[in-house]
Amino acid sequence: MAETRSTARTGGSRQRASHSLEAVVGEAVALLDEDGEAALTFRALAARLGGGVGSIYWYVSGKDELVARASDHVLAGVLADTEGATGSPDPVDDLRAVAVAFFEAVSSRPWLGAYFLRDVDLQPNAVLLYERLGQQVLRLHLPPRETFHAVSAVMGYVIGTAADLGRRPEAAGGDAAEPERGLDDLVAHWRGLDPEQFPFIRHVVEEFAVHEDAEQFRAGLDLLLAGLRLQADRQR
Amino acid sequence: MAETRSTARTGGSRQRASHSLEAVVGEAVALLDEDGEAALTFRALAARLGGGVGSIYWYVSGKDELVARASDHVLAGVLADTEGATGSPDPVDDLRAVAVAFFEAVSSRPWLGAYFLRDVDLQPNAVLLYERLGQQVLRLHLPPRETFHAVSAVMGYVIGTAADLGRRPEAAGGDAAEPERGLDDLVAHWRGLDPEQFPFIRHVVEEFAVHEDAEQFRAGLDLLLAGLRLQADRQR
DNA sequence: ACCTGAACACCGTTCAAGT
DNA sequence: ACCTGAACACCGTTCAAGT
Repeated sequence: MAETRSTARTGGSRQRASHSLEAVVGEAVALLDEDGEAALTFRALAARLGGGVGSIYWYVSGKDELVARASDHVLAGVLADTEGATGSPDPVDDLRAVAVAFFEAVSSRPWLGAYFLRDVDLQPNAVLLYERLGQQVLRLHLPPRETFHAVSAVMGYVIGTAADLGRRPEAAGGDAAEPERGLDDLVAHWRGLDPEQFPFIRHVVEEFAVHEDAEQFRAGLDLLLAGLRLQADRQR
Repeated sequence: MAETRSTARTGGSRQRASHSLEAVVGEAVALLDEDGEAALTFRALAARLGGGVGSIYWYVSGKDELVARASDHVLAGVLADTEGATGSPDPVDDLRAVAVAFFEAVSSRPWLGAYFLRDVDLQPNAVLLYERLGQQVLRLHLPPRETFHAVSAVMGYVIGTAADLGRRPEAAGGDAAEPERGLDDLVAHWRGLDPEQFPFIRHVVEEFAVHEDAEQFRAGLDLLLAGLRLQADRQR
């Protein structure tokens, strides 16, 4: 990480902080990543930047724009990571690879889901990512409507699942002091349900108890992609 | 709607409001439905109930619990609506019906997605809905792991897509005064993109321009369910 | 047992004043 | 052109006091 703030000395008297849009957005993402959504406060951000609250408004019109730009900042990384992953012979494989990278970015940042593609002007990378997902589907040569629906479905599934899983309490191992009423409690509660009334839950509790989020995501994604492949094959 | 508040006169002097958990949660949902997420304020809610802010804390431990209970309150309606829709010969059709009803409830209430199944103790209806979705998949006789994955995938897709679409600006017709920079602007912007750099977006803009959320949702759901059906058929 | 409302510790946002 | 920080209008939450 490079220096994000520069304090200029004028004589020996006072100093003024000097920011930039990149510094503001970068520190916002850092705050979000380190301490979660609630920690992103104009006061906390100003303290981190070493300046006053008001300065932030010079670069950003308000909190909505700040978070929208923070989202886009993260997506730049997803774009970089999937740069080379789109030339395989099977378009569906490429689509899967981009979706997985996208999922990883969002599941560790549940706030991102709610802001993705909300304001195109502030989120050029979101548009590029949407386009990249779409270009893989384009190679299946479906009609425009089916192409649109397929890409929308993948996006909806990725964002929805990621935000959902990202918000759930971490699996075992948890933080020291407070066990957080986590997954274990839920499993215990579900094991005790009446098998007559809750046959499904009783059928899957043990799977739920040992499941891993990333695997669960991939399994669902594969169902969706299988459906898509089927549709593409029918098309021919 | 029945009377939700009762003011008891003691002599001719003063009056005290009298609430109940159902009244508190019911008015919270009404506030949410009428004016959106930002309108749910303890002060606004207290005013609606005709009492003081502090009283609400007698029924609910804080805002998180309030919204969790509000979510569950809405899900009671979804359960009622899908009561009879689960006896058809095709389990996948039943799964689809429940998913569609769920989608409709969430897409008009984007706040619901973030709270669904967050606290099982406060959300018995969420558990019942999860169970109901699961029971349909159970009839496909997949192994526990695949069953779990399939239900998780449907839930993730429903919640994600619904919350996402629910948050997007309404299609044309919009509110009087402010056009809201809506869908039309987005379409105009996308029509102007370079076809070399954005072949996918250019390929689907016109579909996007005329699309309906519910149809888009159903198309993606059908892809997912086609994948699931394929998996179930392979199983035999 | 339940309701009240002032008080507290926070927010995001504004703006006159500075450099 | 950019930064400052007190001030404003709001929040959720607490709690001593009431009935």
